[in-house]
Amino acid sequence: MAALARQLGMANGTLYLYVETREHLLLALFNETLEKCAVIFVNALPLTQTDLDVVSLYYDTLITDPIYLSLASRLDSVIEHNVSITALIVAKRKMLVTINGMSVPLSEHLAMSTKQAFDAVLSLASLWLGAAQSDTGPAFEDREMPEDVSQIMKQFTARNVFISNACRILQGIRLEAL
Amino acid sequence: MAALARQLGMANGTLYLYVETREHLLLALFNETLEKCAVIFVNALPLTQTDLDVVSLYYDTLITDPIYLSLASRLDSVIEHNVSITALIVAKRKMLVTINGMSVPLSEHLAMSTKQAFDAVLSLASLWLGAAQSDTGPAFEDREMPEDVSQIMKQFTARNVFISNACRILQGIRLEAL
Amino acid sequence: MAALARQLGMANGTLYLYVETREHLLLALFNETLEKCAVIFVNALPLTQTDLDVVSLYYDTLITDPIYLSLASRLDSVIEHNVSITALIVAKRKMLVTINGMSVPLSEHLAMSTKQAFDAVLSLASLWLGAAQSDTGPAFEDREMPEDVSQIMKQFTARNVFISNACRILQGIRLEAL
Amino acid sequence: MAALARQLGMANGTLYLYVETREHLLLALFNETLEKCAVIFVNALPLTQTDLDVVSLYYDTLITDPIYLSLASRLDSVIEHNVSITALIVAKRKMLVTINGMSVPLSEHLAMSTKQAFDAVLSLASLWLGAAQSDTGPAFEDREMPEDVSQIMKQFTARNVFISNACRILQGIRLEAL
DNA sequence: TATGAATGAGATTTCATTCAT
DNA sequence: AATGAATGAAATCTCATTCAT
Repeated sequence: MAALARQLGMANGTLYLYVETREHLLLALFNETLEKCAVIFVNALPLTQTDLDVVSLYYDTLITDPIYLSLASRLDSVIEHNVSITALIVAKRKMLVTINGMSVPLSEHLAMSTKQAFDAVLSLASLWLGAAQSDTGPAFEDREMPEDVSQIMKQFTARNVFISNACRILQGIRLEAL
Repeated sequence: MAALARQLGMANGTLYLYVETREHLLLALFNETLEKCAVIFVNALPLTQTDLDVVSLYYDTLITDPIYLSLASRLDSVIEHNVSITALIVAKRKMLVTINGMSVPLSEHLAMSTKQAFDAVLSLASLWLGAAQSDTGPAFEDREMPEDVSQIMKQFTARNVFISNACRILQGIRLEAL
Repeated sequence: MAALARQLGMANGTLYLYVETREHLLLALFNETLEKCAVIFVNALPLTQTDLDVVSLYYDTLITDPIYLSLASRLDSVIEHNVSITALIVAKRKMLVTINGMSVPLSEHLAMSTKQAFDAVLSLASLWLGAAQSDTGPAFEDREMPEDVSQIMKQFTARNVFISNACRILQGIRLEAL
Repeated sequence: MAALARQLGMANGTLYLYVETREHLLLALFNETLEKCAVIFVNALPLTQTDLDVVSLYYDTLITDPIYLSLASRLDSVIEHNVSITALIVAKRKMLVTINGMSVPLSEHLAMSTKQAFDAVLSLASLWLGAAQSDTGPAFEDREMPEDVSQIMKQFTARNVFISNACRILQGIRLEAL
């Protein structure tokens, strides 16, 4: 909370003017952040050409956001605590709206059905979260890491894992339509 | 800690005979749990036929473990706290051993190179973590959920998202070899 | 900590707004207490006539404080734990300021040089700490103690040991100047 | 306890074969250590000439012992906890025996009455404890300390404070007899 | 509205003591 | 007798939340 308040440029107690609990804040903030990232992604979409471009844009848009990862990875704690079913439903609806907002332009850009694009967006979201969280951070970039480990780590950075598998997923979605 | 101690059937303070801090415990316990799951997966592998069987086994093995998800999703906090580079290297090495232990039998079973199987194991690990964390839990199984949301939620459960995309990834890995 | 918080009339966690660890608190609180005692001593100094009066005042001022002894006797544990050299230097500087604040009026009152008075203050501080800690407490005041022991104990109470030796030390400092 | 057991070269639990509680152990061990130090002091006494020699021997004998300081400084905690009056009386008696064992040879060596020597031994004990505890440790020997503080610290090391004041005390005891 | 110091319940960690071997 | 792993009560510390300003 204290850290979040600092990030958001407001005082500790100010947060509680708008939300009841930590979990409500997480949920609301996640939706807002997701929405913001979606806009950035959709706006930059016309600049991409290949699948590689699109998934790179996807990765970079989310990883660039200062709080998306920490919000997304803490989101499951929301379900276990204090948040009413009603609030969850409202949140889910908003997420669906955002995801649909990404699916439509994506379906046009990739020559897919909206349904396929929706599948793609959701799939990439899961993959992204897992990959980003499995990242071992910059600690391993320097020489402190022994050769055997660093070799492999370099090849399987979060970004590489996401991008190669995201391409496979897009390709898979297309093949299934045949 | 208290919860973990209870799970492990030991007293609160006993944990600290083996580890220095909460984060060291997380790291150690994650490795142990991963190892245990890997053994279960590898042992059951001969019973599977199709890609679908393999990835279903993968999903169910991990989701069945009572602590794997909570450990894996908290693992990135380890890096930000108290854990020396040395301890992280030791942990990474153990993970590599475990992942290799899965890759070899998997490569034989799926008629892939070891390198491809290694790629597959790492890729599925990321996808699994993201999918499992995005799961919205049993709260949505019942009728409290409005039709529009529940429809989609049912189709995109964590299990479904993982399995369909894991199959796409395996297929993608195979196609890249051509 | 809990006891200290109660003494200071604040909640447990409030302490940690001002200090990083238990040891930092000890250091900070010791300095504050020393400063407070020094003020009381210096203010009462004009009321004293003889060396005996001065050292009695010294003893009573410190022994009357509810926490000075427990802080001072735990102060060496600070050095062995968690406290940065920087924090120690800051603390030492503050102590020097306080001790100087006692030395100047004392030098005037006892017709000594400031240097001699500084020596006296430091010397009495050590003697006081040792004497106060060697005190065997009120347990021995009553008749439960056998005659042979209680006889001697009565003569060598902490107060008596401090006062007689403090007088010897002041006298010694004066003689050395001749 | 664990640390003490290691120092004493026995296992953690072995301690409790001989003592009931931590406090009983502290008391017993302190007496034993004091006795041992007294023997060393008395044996080396004939080698000394001046007061300075004697008090230096006193300081060094106690400071050399690996546990005397930590025992003596924790001794006051004994009184507040768990230790019966009876046990305290037994301990006090033993201490008196030891102190007497030092007083007699000291009285001969310094040409004092036994009573004066007894006073001296007790006085030096208090001074020693206070001085040794006020020591700021070797952390300040190196250049990390700013000049203004280190200057004074060097002059008022525990050893210097003890020795100069111990000499003043011995001299004071002699002068009082005139 | 907004603040941020203060709170205290709960998490983490320590350590004197026990007990199965 | 001796051991040292295990215990759990008590200490230290954190952090979501409140409330006086």
